[in-house]
Amino acid sequence: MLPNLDPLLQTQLRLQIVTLLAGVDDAEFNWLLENTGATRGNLSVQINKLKDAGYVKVEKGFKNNYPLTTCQITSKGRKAFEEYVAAITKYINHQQK
Amino acid sequence: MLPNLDPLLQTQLRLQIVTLLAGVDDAEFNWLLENTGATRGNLSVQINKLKDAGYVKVEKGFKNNYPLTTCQITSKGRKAFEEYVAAITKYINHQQK
DNA sequence: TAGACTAGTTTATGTTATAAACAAGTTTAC
DNA sequence: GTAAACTTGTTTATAACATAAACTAGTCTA
Repeated sequence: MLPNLDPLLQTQLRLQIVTLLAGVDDAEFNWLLENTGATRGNLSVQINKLKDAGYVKVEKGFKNNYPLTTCQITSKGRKAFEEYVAAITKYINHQQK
Repeated sequence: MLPNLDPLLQTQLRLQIVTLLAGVDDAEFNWLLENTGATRGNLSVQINKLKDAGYVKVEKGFKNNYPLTTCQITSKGRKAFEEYVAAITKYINHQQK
C-alpha cells in the first residue's frame, strides 16, 4: 500500500514554502513571495498554518521602518519534509512487477 | 522558481489511483479499493474526476452477475503522471547553493 | 420472499485554498 | 503639512474540494 502523505504538505504553496525554507537559513516574507509567486494574502495564511503546526518559526521585526516577517524551518518541519520526500519517493518509484 | 504541480494529482487518493494504474494494464474497482484504503464513495468520485480529465478510461461491465468497473490509465494520464514526477523531483532535489 | 450482501453513485457536510478587501503605518509630491 | 501613493502584511468572504453517509439497483441465501 502506498504510504500516506502529510496533508499539510499536499498543497503546492505550503510545499514550496517548506522546500524553500529547507534550503536556506531563514527567509523574509517578500523573498518567499517572489520565489513562490503567491499572493500576499495566501502566503500569509499558509505561513501561519505551518507556524501553527510547528513547522516554521516566524519572527516579526522591522527593516527600513517597514514591518518585516522572517521565517525559518524548525526541526519538526524539516523532519516532516524529509518524511514527505521519503513517502512521495515511493509513489515515484512504484511499479508493479 | 519551483514548478507547478498538477492540481488533479495533489490529493493523495487521486495520486494513488494514477500511480497504481501506471503500474498495471488495468484494474478493477475493488482492487483499487483494497490498494488505496479509500471508501467506495470517495473512490467513485475521484475516479470520475480523473475520467473527466481524460486521465483514465472507465469501462463498465459485469462479473459473476455483479457490476464491474474497470479502469485503465490513458496516454494523457500517463503523461500527466510523468510530468508530476518530474516536477515533484525538483522539489525533492531542491537545494540552495 | 425477506433479509443480507455486492457494487457502486449521489448528496450533504465540513474543510480548505484563495483572492479581495482591509489595516496600519511610511514615503513622496505638492 | 497633508493628500496620495506605496509597503507589508492580515482578515474575510467565497468558491472549490474531499469525504463519509445515505441511497440505488440488483443478487444471493435461507
